Parts: sequence; C-alpha cells; structure tokens
Amino acid sequence: MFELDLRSRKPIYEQLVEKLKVLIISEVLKTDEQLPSVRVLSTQLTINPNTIQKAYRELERQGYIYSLPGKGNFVARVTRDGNTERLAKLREELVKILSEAIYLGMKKEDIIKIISEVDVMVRGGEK
Amino acid sequence: MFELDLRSRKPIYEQLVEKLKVLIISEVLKTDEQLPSVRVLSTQLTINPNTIQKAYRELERQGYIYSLPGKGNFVARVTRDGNTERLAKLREELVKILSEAIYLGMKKEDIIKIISEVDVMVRGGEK
Amino acid sequence: MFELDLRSRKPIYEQLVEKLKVLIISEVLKTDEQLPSVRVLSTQLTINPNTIQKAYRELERQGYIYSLPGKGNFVARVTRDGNTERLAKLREELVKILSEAIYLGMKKEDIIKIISEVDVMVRGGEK
Amino acid sequence: MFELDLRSRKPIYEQLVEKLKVLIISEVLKTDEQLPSVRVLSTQLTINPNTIQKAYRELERQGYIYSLPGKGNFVARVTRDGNTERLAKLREELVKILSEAIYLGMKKEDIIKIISEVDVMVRGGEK
DNA sequence: GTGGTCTAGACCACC
DNA sequence: GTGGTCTAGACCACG
Repeated sequence: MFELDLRSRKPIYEQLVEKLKVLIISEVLKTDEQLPSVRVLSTQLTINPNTIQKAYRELERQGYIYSLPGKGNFVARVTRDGNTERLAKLREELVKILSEAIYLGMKKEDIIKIISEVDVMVRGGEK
Repeated sequence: MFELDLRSRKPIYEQLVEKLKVLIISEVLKTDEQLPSVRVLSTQLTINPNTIQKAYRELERQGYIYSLPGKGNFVARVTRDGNTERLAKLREELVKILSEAIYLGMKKEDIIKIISEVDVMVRGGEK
Repeated sequence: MFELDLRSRKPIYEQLVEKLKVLIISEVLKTDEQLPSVRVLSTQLTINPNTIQKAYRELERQGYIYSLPGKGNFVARVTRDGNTERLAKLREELVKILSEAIYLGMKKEDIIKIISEVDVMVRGGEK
Repeated sequence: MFELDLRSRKPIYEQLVEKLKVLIISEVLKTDEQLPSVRVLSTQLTINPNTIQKAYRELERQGYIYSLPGKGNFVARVTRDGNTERLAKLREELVKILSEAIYLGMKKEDIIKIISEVDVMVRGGEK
C-alpha cells in the first residue's frame, strides 16, 4: 500500500503524511472514509505506532482528516476556504521552486504541461 | 539585508542558502561577484560564523558559488548541464505542491500567472 | 582502533575519512554494518563530535556510507557506476605519484608487486 | 609556460611545486640549469613573489633544486639514495590510491598500462 | 541513544 | 583579511 523509504533523510512520519495526502487528494480515500487504524498500519508497515500516530495528528492539524476518539480516523471534507494561509505558503514555495527550475533551464512549456497533468489527476474525480 | 527566522524549524543555514540562491538567481549577485565574507555576514546577522560557513559550503556543493581560500566566496557561472538530477528532484517537488494547491482550490490560471512572473524575474536579466 | 596524527597538517577529519575508507574497502566493515556512533567514536578517540560528524558526512557525500538520522551511520553498497569522475581524479593522482616514485628510483617490478598485494587485499573478499 | 588554476582549492604554491617537479622529472629542466628568477616568474604569472619564493623553498627542502644566494635557483642532481624516506611515503600513498581505484572498479591491466606510460616518460630521457 | 544543528571562540594557512 | 579547521558543550527531532 505504501512504499516508505526507511533510508531517506526525510522523517518517516512526514513521508506517511505525504503519501496519505496523495491518497486523499486523488480521492482513493474518500470523504468520511475510515483510515486504517494505527495498530493495523503499524504492523503492516512494521513501523513504530508512535510514528503513525504522529502522522495522523499532523494530518488532522492540517485539516485533511478528523479523529473520533474510540472510533478511528476519517477523511475530512475539503473546505475551500480557511485555506488562505496554507495557500499563501504553497504559493511562496511554488515561486521558490519555479525560480530555481527556470534558472537551471526548465522551460515554461514543460512546466505548463506538468500543471495540466496534475490538474487532470486532482480534478479528474470531480465533475 | 536578510530576514532569517531563528525560531523556524528550518535550519538557519538552509534559510541562508535559500535567500542567497534567490539573490543569485535574480542576478542581484552577478557571476564572479564576491559574496560578503563569512565574518562580516556573521556579525551583520549576529549568527555564528560556522553557520555561515555551512551555508556557503552547501551553495558550493550545489554549484552556485565557488570559494577561493584566503580570498573569499564568489558567484559561479551557471552550468546548464549536470543539472538533470536536480531538475528531476525539482519536478517531483513541483508535482507535490501543485497537487495540494489545486486540491485546495488554487486555479490553473493563477498558477500560470505566477509562472510568467517568475519567468520574467529570472530570465529578465538575459537577452 | 585508529591512529590519528593530531599534529599532522592533514585535517583530522580527512585522516578519519581515509582510515574508515580502508576499513570499508578491505571489508572489515561490511555492507549495511553500523559504524560506531558519533559520540562513542568521539570519546574513544578523544576528538570532538563535530569532527567525527564532518568525517561521516564526507564519507556519505562520497557514497561510502549512508546515515539514518536517529539510527546511526551504515556502510553503503558499492555502486560500480557514477565513479567515472572519481576514477579520473585517482588516475591523475596515480600518474603524479608514479612519476615521482620512478624518478626517485622505484622499480617497475616493485610497483607491480604492490598492485598485486592491493588487488588481493581488496578483491580477496569477493569470489 | 605554466597553467595555474587560481580557482583551485589547492594552494597556488603547491601547484607551482608540482608543475616544476614535472619539468624536472621529465628533464625539460636539466641538472644545474637555472630556474627563472622569482621576480620574472612573479610578473609572468602575475602572482605574488612571496608565493613563488615559497614554492622554491619547498622544492629545495625536497632536494629538487638548490639555491645560490645572489645567483639564483638551479636544478639539483638526482640522488638515488637518501630518498628512502620519501619513497616510503610515496609507497604508502600508492597503496591508498590503488586500493580505492581497484575498489571502484579500475582494472589491474589499466593500472599496469599507466605505469608503462609513466615509465617511458620518466626514463625515456636516460639511456 | 542517535544524528543534526548551533553557539562561542580559537588557531592556522594562504595571499 | 580571508576561508578552513577544531574544540567544548548545548539543544532538538526522531524512533
């Protein structure tokens, strides 16, 4: 289900957060669907339960999931507002990465192509 | 000259690397121009010299500057090859950020506008 | 375990890098084996932890080891490609040293004998 | 006459020492021949005279040249003994470099070919 | 317990 | 004056 790189410099819990975000964004995991329990995921991935917990808490903080104590963790509905803060941060990151990419020779057309691909992937599920 | 967030989770030397990259990319600092000396920057920013050193060595590793021991640190000429690896990494990051941005409601047109702005900023200096 | 010359002009961390390379090359330290922790080595050699760190990071940069933050440093698998650059540098050094050695009277047969010894030492572990 | 890399990490005086050694070893500069004066070389290379001086002193220390105060610097006769110390050091370096080269995949035959080339270059002048 | 980062301050080689 | 190295010792994130 997941491929985590235990040798990566990036913390495992962050990798988990990213992977789960992808699943949510691409709507493999749908709104209100239950995520695998900490214990199950922990044994499946042979990873410390604390690490899973930390990832779930982080996703909750970012509004991607919500937790019902005693029940489990569930995918949250996307709120298209209240994200201005996060969007500002993303925009900033975007500028940084784009600057470097263009400086190193990536072409504008290549970038636009990437955008289109991502756009299809993300919004493809909606109508 | 710089605004560093000493409280950020992101290491100071990484922040410095990013800030300096921006200056180089936007050609505020030009090829072969000398960067402020480790000690000068250290006192200006009230940051330990070792931290500045680390940032400079990282920039050198990435090919953005070169160092002449006993002379100083200087902006390197851009090499348009040998960047394929770095570009692949940037592309990957790009996909990740774009996914999330689009998911959270950023519009394709907005993104393209950002690209154009960055493109002008970076390539504006060239002819 | 190591004999470092603290008075040498050669930086301690470079000496460490060389010593560790020998251990890795001669397969005293085997692939994926854990290296002594920064702190342990630091107290064993009565050398500052930062210096050990620097040596480890240099070895990582050269592809001899990899680091798992929070876990330790481990011997990397040898990659037989991507070394062309390094090999070119080594070849250059070789020519320089051989020139001087032959000029000072070292005989071709002696050198070939040395090669054979090294060859056995390095490739002896393989089949 | 010389190509010095002012951008190299290696000190300029060391580069000079190496270049001059090559000229002496390959007998472009012959025994008792006079080396260019510090002043001349200094202006030719647009390099600080102190740096040239340092290189000459180093070559003298290693027995490659001798200096007649008020006259100049001259190529010394090779002494085929008294070099045991230097030869031991070279041998040690040789082992180190060969180990790494072989470890990284350089073949024994390649190395022997290099030796032959160098041997011809160095001893070619003699009969 | 592990590596990663940072500070404060020192000494050295180079030019 | 410049970068390069090193020490002594601290704090933090990670698992």
